[in-house]
Amino acid sequence: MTTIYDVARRSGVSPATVSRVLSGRRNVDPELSEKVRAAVAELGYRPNGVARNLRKSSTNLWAVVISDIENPFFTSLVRGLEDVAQTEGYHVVLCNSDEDSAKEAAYASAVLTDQMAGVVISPTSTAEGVHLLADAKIPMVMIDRRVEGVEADTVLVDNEHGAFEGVKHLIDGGYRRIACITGPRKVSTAMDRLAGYRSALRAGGIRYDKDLVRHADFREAGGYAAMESLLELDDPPEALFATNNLMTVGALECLARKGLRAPDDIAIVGFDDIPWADLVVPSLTTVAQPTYELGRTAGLLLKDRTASPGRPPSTVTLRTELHIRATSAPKK
Amino acid sequence: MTTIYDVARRSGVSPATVSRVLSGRRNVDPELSEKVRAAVAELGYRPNGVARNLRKSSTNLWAVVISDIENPFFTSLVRGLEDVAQTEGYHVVLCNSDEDSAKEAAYASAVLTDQMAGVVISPTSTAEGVHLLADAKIPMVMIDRRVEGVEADTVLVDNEHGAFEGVKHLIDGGYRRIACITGPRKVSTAMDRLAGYRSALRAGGIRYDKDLVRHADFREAGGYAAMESLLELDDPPEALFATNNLMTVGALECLARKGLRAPDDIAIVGFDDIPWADLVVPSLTTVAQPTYELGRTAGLLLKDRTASPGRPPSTVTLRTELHIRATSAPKK
DNA sequence: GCTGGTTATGTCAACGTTGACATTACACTG
DNA sequence: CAGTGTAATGTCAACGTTGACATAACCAGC
Repeated sequence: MTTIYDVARRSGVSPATVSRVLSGRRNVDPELSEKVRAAVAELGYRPNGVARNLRKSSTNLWAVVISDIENPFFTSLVRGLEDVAQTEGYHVVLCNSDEDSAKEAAYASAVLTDQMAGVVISPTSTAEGVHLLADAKIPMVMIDRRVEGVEADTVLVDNEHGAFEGVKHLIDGGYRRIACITGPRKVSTAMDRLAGYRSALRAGGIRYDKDLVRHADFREAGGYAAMESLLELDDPPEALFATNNLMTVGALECLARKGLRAPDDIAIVGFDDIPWADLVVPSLTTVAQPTYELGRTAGLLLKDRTASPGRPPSTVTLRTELHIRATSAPKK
Repeated sequence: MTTIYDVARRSGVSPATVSRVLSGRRNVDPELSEKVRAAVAELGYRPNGVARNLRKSSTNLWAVVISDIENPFFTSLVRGLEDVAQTEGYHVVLCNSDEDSAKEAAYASAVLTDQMAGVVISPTSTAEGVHLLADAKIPMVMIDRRVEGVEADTVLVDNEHGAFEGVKHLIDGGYRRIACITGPRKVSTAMDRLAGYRSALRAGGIRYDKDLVRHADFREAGGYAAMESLLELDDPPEALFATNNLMTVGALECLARKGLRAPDDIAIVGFDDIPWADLVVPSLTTVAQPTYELGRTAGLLLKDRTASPGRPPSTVTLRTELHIRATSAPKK
């Protein structure tokens, strides 16, 4: 492997000068600079990033710790992050935690060991990894979920308001027995969206009925099971608000299996858009999250945090957008 | 930062012994080993991965260079790769090339500079980055597309056979004027799938009509435009075979816009499955690729290549699977 | 009790880079 | 012309780890 010493020898200067030329510092005689460049080209020299990282004790890696890249919510978010990373000269290391605290912690540990420059993380319910990283004072941006007691930059969406709008839309359509399938009690987004559901009911003068609420796991199978159990009620709901994309899909599958159709048998609003929501017939009404923007914002915060480590943590809350499509058509 | 020297001092041994304990080598007195472990715990010592990388001149990073993580084909593939990486102790660096040779080359360059341990790459049409990496003899696995003149491990699907099956299925359903929207002429997958289309026609005794073939760009907008132009023919096709997921979606959108329905107005078979193909009404018939398996296989090959660098390059070809759903129902 | 072999531990250099500091050269000022 | 300041370049150590090698300690065999 050719090193900076080889280049130095070849061009008759010291390694420090080569370093100066390559890192584009001033204070180098143009003539020498030219010689160095020539030597670099002749030898096909390529700086060793690892050595540089050691010397500077920092890398150009950002970790993004999410539950599953196959969930379109995260796919788009990661893309937003990667675009910022690319322009800022970072690389993105993909970490699927599968909502498993142990995996999250393992990745957090790797972030420290490999001296990554920053982390964007969607915390699992116990947030083990988050605490590890917070203690280590690694630049970190939390996305999607809040974690009590951790001071760090955070990017959220206005879950409560989004849920409120979605449920209000159903109420405006004449529905009153509205069920809600939400996520685990420990997860802030699940509770925030449930709160939005409740305040929409209240605003619409509808009594909250806990029998119409299910806490599932934010996964497809959970949505399916919750829907099934709602349909078994003596007086089944006439509308459904599901608080994430996978559970919505699960609920839809359950309905399809039972031969029920939206919105005639049950109206549906899902939280979180789905890439093909428009192509489904009937097309699916959703409370869309600005997922790409979420990732992009996280990237910008991370960059900013690195530039000014002292600045107090900030929380950015982005707006959701109600996409009204066919599954929430007004009651006939 | 605490280093291996601090641990050595604290436990009264040499740094080398600490290193031996931590890397789990034998030949260390259990008593000393215990002391070292205690010191590690007390000091909260964590090895510096960057220093280790420099010393060993290799990292634990795999790059995956794909055109776009938002394409579900790649999403699932990346997930398959990441799962292997996780069990083998590697991390995956995500690189979106957007089919842009310059970006591909930039990422390839970063792979070399940062001394990554291997690359999984879906080559762009000029394959600039691939050549760079091949010359550098970095462990590399090409996926999805072949590149002429580059000797490297490759994972493909049986494109021609998959296309053959999909088109044969349409012919068996009684369709004869079957259009094909495929990708750029330079891309092997586009040509292989077109070849499968042609041989299915031949086998069915149908004359090949080049007016029914469109070369688009493998993107949604391209599929839309191609569909539009096919519908403008004096004698429009009665069935469509589209050679990737995004162009299929584009074609579906075009049909929806014009108020046309599958399969009554035009039957459809798409190459490449879509996560919600089942939920679309009418559900979409596809030639499904084993995308997760593709990524997983690439990971296994990469691991194997690292273990035995000398072994001759191998090509693994995986089978597609025809998922017959509603859009290809037999002609009435 | 000496020799040779085996095992456990320590010493030290090297991985390739960069920044602090030292040195040199040169120009400008009074 | 001596003295001072500035700019360009070189020297050298350090980032933290690990493996090659050296050394020390111990045991077995004759």
